[in-house]
Amino acid sequence: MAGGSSQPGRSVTSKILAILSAFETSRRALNLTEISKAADLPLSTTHRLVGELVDEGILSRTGNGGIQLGLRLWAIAQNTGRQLRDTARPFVQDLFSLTGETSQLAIRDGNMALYIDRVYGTKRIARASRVGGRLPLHATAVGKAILAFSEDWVMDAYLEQHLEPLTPHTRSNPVQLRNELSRARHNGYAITREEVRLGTCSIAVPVYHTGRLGCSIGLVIPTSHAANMERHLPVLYGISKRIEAATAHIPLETLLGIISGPDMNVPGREN
Amino acid sequence: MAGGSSQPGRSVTSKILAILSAFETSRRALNLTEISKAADLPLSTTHRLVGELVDEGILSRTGNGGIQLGLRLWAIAQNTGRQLRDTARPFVQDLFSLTGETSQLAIRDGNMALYIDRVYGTKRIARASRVGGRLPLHATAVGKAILAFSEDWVMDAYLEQHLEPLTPHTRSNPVQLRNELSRARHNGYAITREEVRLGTCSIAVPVYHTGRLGCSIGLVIPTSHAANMERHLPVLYGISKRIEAATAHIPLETLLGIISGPDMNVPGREN
DNA sequence: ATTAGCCTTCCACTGGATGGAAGCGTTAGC
DNA sequence: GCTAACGCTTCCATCCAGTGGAAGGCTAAT
Repeated sequence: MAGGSSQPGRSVTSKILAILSAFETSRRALNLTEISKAADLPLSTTHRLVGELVDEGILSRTGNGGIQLGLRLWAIAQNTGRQLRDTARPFVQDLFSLTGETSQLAIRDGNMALYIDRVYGTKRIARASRVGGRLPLHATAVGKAILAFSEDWVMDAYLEQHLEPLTPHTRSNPVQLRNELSRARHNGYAITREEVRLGTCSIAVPVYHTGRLGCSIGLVIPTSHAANMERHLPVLYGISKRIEAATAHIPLETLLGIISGPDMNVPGREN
Repeated sequence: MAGGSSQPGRSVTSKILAILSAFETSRRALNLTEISKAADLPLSTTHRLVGELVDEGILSRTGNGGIQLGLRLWAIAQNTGRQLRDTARPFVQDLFSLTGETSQLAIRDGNMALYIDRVYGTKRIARASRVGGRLPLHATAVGKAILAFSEDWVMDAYLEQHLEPLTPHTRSNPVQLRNELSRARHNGYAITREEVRLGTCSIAVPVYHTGRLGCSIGLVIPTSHAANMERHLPVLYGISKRIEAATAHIPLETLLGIISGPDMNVPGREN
């Protein structure tokens, strides 16, 4: 039929999000047809919605017919979790200055580690993570630190899921991972060795907030000089304490922008 | 009438943007009624749309009934202008390390300077700008640098507008400003002295991209030791050249995420 | 007990959203 | 130079998703 019916159960909101999600993965500009496919929407609908979004500044057109995310969206989104980023950034910079290694700050978003900030030098290194990017909690040092120092139910819930391996070294055995996390909790830090990508290792420590885990900070180090990563622990602990002190006065929710990851936010479980 | 009519001429898209825009200014969480007022929408409509946006992860609820921007939106938006930020950041950090002063990178977004990145130390300073924030081009050093080193029509168009003063020192006289910009172009850098807020001065230089202005970098310095800001020029020029070299291979559009600010993008004018 | 503020639910109505189809401009193939 | 392929834009009859006033519920303050 011409017009009318649409896909029942799809609100305009969800269609708009579907369009935005098309840009969640791809870094380059997309054309209308690609967006249409990615969002699973008819071309004409995509055309109209994209047109509106461009007018609003949410999307923008490049010269050669490409479409990409607009600056307005970026500017609005900068308000998210601003308190944590603005407060913690100088300390993450300090961490980088003192160690010379790529420094990261991550929080838990559902069952992924979400990278909030990242400080690195000019030398080109292979990057697996990026600000705004996510990696599985069990594969990264910051993720392991989050798991190891969260309340027990977080780790328990996480270990019931399939542990996708990213490299041959990724821990995919729940029992093995649980042991490692217990050791991490006992030692006070977590490490990974080529578990995200070959050639890089990482070490991370938790950052507390009002007695509970708030986020974690860590270093990414090329395997070539990752023999004694623990040498960086004093600095990591020092920076962690500094961030803890600097953020102590901010309510946790304001800090993170969320209460807890949706996937693992089992209401009533924390009692 | 019950239901139906709605406000003619308002698409769902525009309503969603109106809701998001409510967060463009305020830094704290808002409640439903506040959003409803800010977006100029009926409470029930706001309720439904906000509910959908929360389900999608675009917004998120805080514990006490507040609503704020969600992490998913932030994560998606991080892809905007990523190339420029990712590439330039180490250099902006360098700028901070070498000068010890708050370092900024800005581009032109319409007739505002949009702050793309910002590196600063732990000491609390009064902040007028923030990443994702905008300030008038004529009041800031990065803005003046952008005006002074853009094509002529940009400056001409800008000077026809009202020049809103932010402090008693802000240049609000077009003739005076034009002279100052000419001098800046001749000298190769721009400065402001307490023109954004009392107590801070700034100095900035342009960063070129394929022969045209791409963005600008600058320092914000407390008036107390801003006597000889020009001492930082060698570093500023050095970093500018480095950024220019590092971004040379990236197409300008990919870099900025936009062709040019909508307000001043007069088609055909550049011929 | 009353008021005020805020959130949530309900539902009859209708206009904005819809998407297939056709048109158009550009590029690619032969 | 003709045809085909591709991608973007416009059109419009159809109709259901979106709408918002009203009513109800909950909590906190008076």
